[in-house]
Amino acid sequence: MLNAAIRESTARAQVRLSVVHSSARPAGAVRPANSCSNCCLRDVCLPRGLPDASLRDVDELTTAKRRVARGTALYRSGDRFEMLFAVRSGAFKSVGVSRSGEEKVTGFYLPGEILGLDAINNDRQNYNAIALEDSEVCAIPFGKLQELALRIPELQQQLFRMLSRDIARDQGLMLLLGSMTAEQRIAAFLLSLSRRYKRLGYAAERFNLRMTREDIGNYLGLTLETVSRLLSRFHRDGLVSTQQREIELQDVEGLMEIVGHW
Amino acid sequence: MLNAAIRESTARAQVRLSVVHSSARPAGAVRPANSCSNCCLRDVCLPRGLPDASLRDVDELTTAKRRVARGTALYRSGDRFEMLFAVRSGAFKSVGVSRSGEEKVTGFYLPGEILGLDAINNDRQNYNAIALEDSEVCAIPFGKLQELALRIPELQQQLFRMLSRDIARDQGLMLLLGSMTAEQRIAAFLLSLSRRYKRLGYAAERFNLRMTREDIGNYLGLTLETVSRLLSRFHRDGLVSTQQREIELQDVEGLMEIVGHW
DNA sequence: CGCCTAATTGATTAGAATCAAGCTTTGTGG
DNA sequence: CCACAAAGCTTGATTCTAATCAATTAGGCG
Repeated sequence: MLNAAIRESTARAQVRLSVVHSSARPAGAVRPANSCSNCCLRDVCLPRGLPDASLRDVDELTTAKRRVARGTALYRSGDRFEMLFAVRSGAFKSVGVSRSGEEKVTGFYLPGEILGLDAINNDRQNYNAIALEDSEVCAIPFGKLQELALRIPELQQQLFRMLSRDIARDQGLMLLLGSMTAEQRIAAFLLSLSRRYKRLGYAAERFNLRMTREDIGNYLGLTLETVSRLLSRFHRDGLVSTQQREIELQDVEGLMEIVGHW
Repeated sequence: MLNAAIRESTARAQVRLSVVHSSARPAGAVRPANSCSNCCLRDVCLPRGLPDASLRDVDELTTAKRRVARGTALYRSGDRFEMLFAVRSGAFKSVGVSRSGEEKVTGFYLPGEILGLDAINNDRQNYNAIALEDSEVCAIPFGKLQELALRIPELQQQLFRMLSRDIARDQGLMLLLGSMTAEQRIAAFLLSLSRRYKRLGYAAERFNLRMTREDIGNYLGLTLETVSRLLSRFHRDGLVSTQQREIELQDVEGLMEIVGHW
């Protein structure tokens, strides 16, 4: 019966994929409108915490939208850095590519999250940003944003917060990569995704992994075989239920116990 | 003869340690004065790139200095976040402590580098900042800094840059932890320290590792035994020369080759 | 001078990578 | 709309890197 439910949900997602604007959101959520002011992501995205008056100013910065088809790049490493991008719908991965062609996934980005913050420092993009599904982003010219931040203290503060949060998140991942077993990494990864979906108003215990096992493994410093094996084991042990990329967390407590007390 | 030179340098460092103000700097470098304006770190630290007029304003923010004895904490996880700290002399490590008591080193901080940026987001410190040697920091009240940044565009920009650089640096480490062998990690670590010392005007090829093998291992996701073994191997292979914590990089090219083409 | 911490080195083990084969799902073109 | 190809996933057997366990040695500090 779980499988049936999952299959149904997968089917729904597929249908919606064909119409970019109505991205795979749970029933009840409204699709993002054309400006921050009435975007349903306004409380988790850039304009978070801004007074209404300032919101208008931000609206004007973020009028440029861009659609990115699944598998294609929003930007590439080496591109001139001029814009930040807020994910409006869909999902992205950020990938470093070495000269020898090896790839390393450095992060995943869900709606309301900002791409490009790491590039502010050196005015070139450091990574490729690849859409994991048909997606849409708001392009935010950084120069103008910076000017605006001088006039709107709350905006400046929000920018500092977002940058700081990225640092904290990366440090969390370092912790994970540097001192956890494969089992702990997978559990921590699932819990982290769960929290982020919850923040967006999605179900925390059932969601779609928008990335392949290979992407997950690459991100976590594991091989795709190890990821697959451990997801199977978690399934056997009743911690989760997986059907391809649909996953249901059945024992959140158990997963937290595996991660341990970090 | 290398050993003799190294021993001499160790001895010098020790003597200087007893007098905090004249921290272990190479001959020729001037000790930091009491304000940013004439601090020898001004071009690598917070005031980097500020016009002279604005420098005065920053001077007033950064008058509070604090000495931290080796092994003691500048701040602890859970402390209220109110200040950023710029390292004036000495060195720090940032350590996460889990409820179960395990420790994880998340970063090392040299003179001119800023501690606490990750805490802006949640107004509590996330880590313990521990001095690796007798050190001195400038305390910078973040609230006031933020106000000042609204008036000085260059300062705002510099703050964005510093935050962004921290993100980029952490992502570099993630890459390292997630996809490099022990050998590559050590080589990358040594090269990274070398670059940072060079930036400060120290010798790039010979410096003092201010941290224990255990700290290095913890930071790199390795055991202290592995760190020790690999340093020994590098020594045997003529890549480096080590004498306790003094290290000389004898074949930078070779080390870069080990790291590969990231 | 002696104790305690840090570092080195060796032997053994364990966890995840690699190599390999087969299966499922998804997407495409006839 | 079906068939087939490609991509993604699962599972098993084997190998290898780094962890763990253990024993010394070297240095730094009181």
